[in-house]
Amino acid sequence: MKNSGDIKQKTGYHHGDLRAQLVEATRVLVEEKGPDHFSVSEAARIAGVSTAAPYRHFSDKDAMLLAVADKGGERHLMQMQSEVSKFPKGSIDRIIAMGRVYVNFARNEPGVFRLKFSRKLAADQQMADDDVRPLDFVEREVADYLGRAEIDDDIRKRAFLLWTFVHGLSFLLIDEKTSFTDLAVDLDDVLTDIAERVMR
Amino acid sequence: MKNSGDIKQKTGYHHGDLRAQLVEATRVLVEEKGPDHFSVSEAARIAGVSTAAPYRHFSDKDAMLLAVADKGGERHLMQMQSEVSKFPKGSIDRIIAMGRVYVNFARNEPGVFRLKFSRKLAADQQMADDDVRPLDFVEREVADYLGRAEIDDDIRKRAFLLWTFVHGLSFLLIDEKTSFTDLAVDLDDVLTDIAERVMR
DNA sequence: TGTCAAAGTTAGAACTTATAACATATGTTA
DNA sequence: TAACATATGTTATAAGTTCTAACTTTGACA
Repeated sequence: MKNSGDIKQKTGYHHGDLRAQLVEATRVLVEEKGPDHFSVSEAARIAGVSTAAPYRHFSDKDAMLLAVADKGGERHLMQMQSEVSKFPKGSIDRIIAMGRVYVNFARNEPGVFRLKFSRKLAADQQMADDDVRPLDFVEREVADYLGRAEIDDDIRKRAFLLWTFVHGLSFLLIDEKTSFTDLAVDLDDVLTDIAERVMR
Repeated sequence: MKNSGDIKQKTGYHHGDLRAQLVEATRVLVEEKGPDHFSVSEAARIAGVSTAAPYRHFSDKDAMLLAVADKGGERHLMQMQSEVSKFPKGSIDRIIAMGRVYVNFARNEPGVFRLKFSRKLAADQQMADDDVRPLDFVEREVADYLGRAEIDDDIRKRAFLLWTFVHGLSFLLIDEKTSFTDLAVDLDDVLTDIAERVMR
């Protein structure tokens, strides 16, 4: 895995780190203008290369968006794992923390979040083997909370309900169809409420 | 539901019903190719007019998509009202029916559903006065079920939870992130489950 | 050192959105 | 009924887009 922290400038004819910089430019544009109004040309301009250069690294426009979505997915999952690990295993706080990170990722990176779910990305196959799916992660936590080792249909159903809820909440918030000021609550209140309803 | 085959062809110089047909052509294209890959030119071709003609009726491409989203919203709400009215007032079946219609609308018209929520459409202002917002509708049903006249914070919270859930479920289904075959249940099972958890 | 493949370049085809200028039909009014 | 104003079509075109083709530069390595 490459380090994307230091962005190398284009020095001569060859860029050196174009792929990574295009992904980053795409990510920024997707956040600024939304996954629709993004253009390959503009990403190329930002990276300081010709409009044809991206096609050396990506088969087409959608492949660039897919790369951004994939990277966002990794970030999303890592944030969840990192935050959840702060709470004792088997506690309800871990369930709530998962939801908090999920929703806040959507609020912080609405463009990327929307992208991750805006089309049937054929990424599912790619990550089947080595990666942990978000839902697997939630199922593991639910099983731990309920003190069960095996992931059975009941565990799966509860995890699914939790996921569905935070997913819907994320979309309603970023689309500004609702806000917490409408209700007399904050995010943690709602997450606690739903966790209790689903887990009891 | 109509398809592009039913679209009336232009007879003389003036079309007669171009705006409506462009909206319909746009709807069909949005379903066929997704809200992204839709083009104004193609809608114009389907309606049998020049590529400039749509701009006599819509300020720009987004305005066409907005019209489709608005019309979809009306359809969505009407379907809910129609289905809900089949069940006795105050029964849990009405709550479940709402969710069923909501989710099935998304499954039947994923493009339009996605469109309705894919951007911050400035449509909210337009329908503030005369229209019934979906959430208002859910709140009314929840209040009826609980046998209360006034819509207080508790009602609002329960309606919000229900909406959030079916909204998330709709997106996960159309994005194929989940399916009922994954779980050992069907739509009504899940809706009943969640309605009970939220209403008790 | 010479060759090859990777990763840039420019040029251009085939689109697209959107506007401008022009044409024709329709409806209101003298 | 004639004439005008307006709505709603048209064609032409500018500017921007995706993506491919053909060419060029560069670095890696035998």
